[in-house]
Amino acid sequence: MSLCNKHETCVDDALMKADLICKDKGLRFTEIRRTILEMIWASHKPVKAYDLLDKLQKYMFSARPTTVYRSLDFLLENGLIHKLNSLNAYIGCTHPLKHHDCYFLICSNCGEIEEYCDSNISDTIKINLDKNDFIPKKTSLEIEGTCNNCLKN
Amino acid sequence: MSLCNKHETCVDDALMKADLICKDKGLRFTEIRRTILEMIWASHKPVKAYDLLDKLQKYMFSARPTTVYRSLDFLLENGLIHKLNSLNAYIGCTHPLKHHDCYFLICSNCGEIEEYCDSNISDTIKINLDKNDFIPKKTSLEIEGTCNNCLKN
DNA sequence: ATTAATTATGTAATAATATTGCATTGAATA
DNA sequence: TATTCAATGCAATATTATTACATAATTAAT
Repeated sequence: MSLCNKHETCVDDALMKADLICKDKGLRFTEIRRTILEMIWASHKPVKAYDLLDKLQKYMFSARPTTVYRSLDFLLENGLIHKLNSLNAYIGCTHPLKHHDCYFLICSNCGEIEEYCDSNISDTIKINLDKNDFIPKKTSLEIEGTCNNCLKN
Repeated sequence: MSLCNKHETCVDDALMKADLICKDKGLRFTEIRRTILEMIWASHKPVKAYDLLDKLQKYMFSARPTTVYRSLDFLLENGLIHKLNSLNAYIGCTHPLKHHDCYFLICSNCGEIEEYCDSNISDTIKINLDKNDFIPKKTSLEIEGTCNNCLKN
């Protein structure tokens, strides 16, 4: 499922983009925030808050739930990660520079997530909501199923 | 937002349909399950599990979290209610007889939910997933925004 | 009708997820 | 350098959900 061939590149890229964005917006990309983002990017699987906490506590004794949730809030607010509501888990955003509504394909076999930003879907939703006089602010679309990689194997 | 004019009818209707479905499928629509469904239908707003528990405990001393969650599981499995993942809350299904993927318009102003089953959206999603070789099993689409009723007022 | 099997409920404990409030520290800026 | 604002430390607690095992009720099999 994952389109990433060389995972190291992919993490580095995410951190670099985050640096850029924070610099640009005058945000403080502190060590904790950077570490949490890095941990989230360690895989293409959704990551749970308390798993992040466990990892963090390995070398940061003072880490508490708030430590993690505050960083998650910061990363969410600034479009660097997404929350998957159906899983209570978090995943890195692949295109934080151009942040817009994203959809998620969740493979229930391998656990990987594909971020899927399809303008056809966005447009269809938009058109139908217009008809219905509903002004959308935030869209969450999560589709659980079997990914192409798992289908092949 | 709510399309329901006379709410009593709407609750009765939901319970009647539930009766039918359970009879048809040979399921046991016990008093607890019926009560929970009725409580959920008491409004067109999403209902929280522990609010159901509080209500239930008013006249059922022995009610516990499991009491509620078991009924919720039953109702979810049999398509009588939906879970709104973005809110950790539950809402009745308006067409349990023909159960399929439903989408939700969540008004962040008045708190009401509109169940929105649009085949255009379903089709668009399906077509695009086909292109992507992804076999969907369960789709969750929740759109938060402002409803037409709140826009008018 | 009686027994066995299955399903539903009672009950306690605890796990998993997340937030609040207040004190302290550190960075930015006036 | 003093001030202000943002970030973190820390404890407590709120919210959401599950597990495990016992008992009761219903259904199915004999």
